[in-house]
Amino acid sequence: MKTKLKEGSIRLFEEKGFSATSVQDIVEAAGVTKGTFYYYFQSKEQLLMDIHSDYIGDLLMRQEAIRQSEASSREKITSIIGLLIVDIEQHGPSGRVFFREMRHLKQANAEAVKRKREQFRMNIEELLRDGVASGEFRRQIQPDMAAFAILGVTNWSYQWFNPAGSIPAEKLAEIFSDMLLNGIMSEGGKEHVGISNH
Amino acid sequence: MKTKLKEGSIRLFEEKGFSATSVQDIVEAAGVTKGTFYYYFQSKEQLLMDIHSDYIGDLLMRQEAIRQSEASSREKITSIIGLLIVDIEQHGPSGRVFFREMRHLKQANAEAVKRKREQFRMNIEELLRDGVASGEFRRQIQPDMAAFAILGVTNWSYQWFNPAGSIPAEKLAEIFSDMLLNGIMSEGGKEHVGISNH
DNA sequence: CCTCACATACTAACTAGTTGGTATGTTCAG
DNA sequence: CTGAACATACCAACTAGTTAGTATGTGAGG
Repeated sequence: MKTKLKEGSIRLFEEKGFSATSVQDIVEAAGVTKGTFYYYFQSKEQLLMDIHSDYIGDLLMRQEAIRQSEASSREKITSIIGLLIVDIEQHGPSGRVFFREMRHLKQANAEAVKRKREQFRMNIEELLRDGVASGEFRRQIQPDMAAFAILGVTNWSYQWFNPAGSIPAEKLAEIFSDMLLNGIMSEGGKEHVGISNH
Repeated sequence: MKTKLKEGSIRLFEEKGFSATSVQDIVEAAGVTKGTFYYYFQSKEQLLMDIHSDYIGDLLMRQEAIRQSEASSREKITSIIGLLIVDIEQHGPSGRVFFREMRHLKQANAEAVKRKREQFRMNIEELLRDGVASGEFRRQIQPDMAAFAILGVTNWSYQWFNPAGSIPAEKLAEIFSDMLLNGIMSEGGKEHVGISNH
């Protein structure tokens, strides 16, 4: 029943938002009453924290496996992009709740989640730094900003990508990896562009 | 007073979310009473629609100016990235409300906003198609997915970028333009990567 | 110059319903 | 007969929205 309450609430939070979803809505969707809800969860906020913890904990674990694998920086970055995009298929609703409803966590919980979120980002940053140091990536790349760019492309996909549509998640991951790694410009145009220093 | 109510509510919606912000909160922040609120706005939802219309309307207008300018596809794409990033400085809160609270608009309003949002995206897609056709951009680029990538990088910036921090908005726009146009990989590594067809 | 009709920009008090949370049961398996 | 897993009934606080009324301005006819 705990799982049913949690999974049902994810769908409701995604559709209506955390505040607009009442505990009554959640227990009705699960076919129980409020007594049951407060037997399993201390508060509505505690349930939201559970959802956040599950989501970011799982991603960090899977990112760690990629980090510790034997692969080039490029391959690791590509794997992380794949991890995030393919994850939409299974955890799209959780992700959307994660991105949108964090401000409804109380401060202590919000900080714990924020730290894990930042750890995920810093791990990408580190991979990028390694790749720049080894010459695999361009010298001009700023690892911190590049990490934000990668997370932007992938996280934004949660807002629009439909894994049941015409493009499979694996294909989208390839498209985005290619675009981020190789850029949009054709070879002829490249030398004209770059970061200016004025 | 109408402006004060609107601008105050944007800040509250950003901090607490639309549903968690009561009309009472809004009028207290503006120093008036609820009667005044309902004198200027038909409903709480109508106020949210106003915020959405203002935001997307302004962006579409400024995008149109870029589209109609005489410039290369690359320059136009760079300008649009700049438009969105520099906009964070002035309309960060509006943008965050726009991205997060659209599901609280009633259907008719949501559809109107969605159409304008899609128009903005399709305009980028068109610029990308032009660039691919003219050879300015790589043949392999898929304009629709590339548009989502660009919007991902820029829109995500609303979540983390602080224009008052050490990196000015104009600089960030340059960094992101460079990264999206030229990619992350160094020249030596490029030929190994690409979209496979298996 | 005055005043009457009307408009603008509000306020205080209210309604009808919903909220998260709690205190107190009841049921049934081990 | 115990305790885990639920249900019932309730509350104080809060919700969006409404109502009737009012202070201040404004413009035109006499």
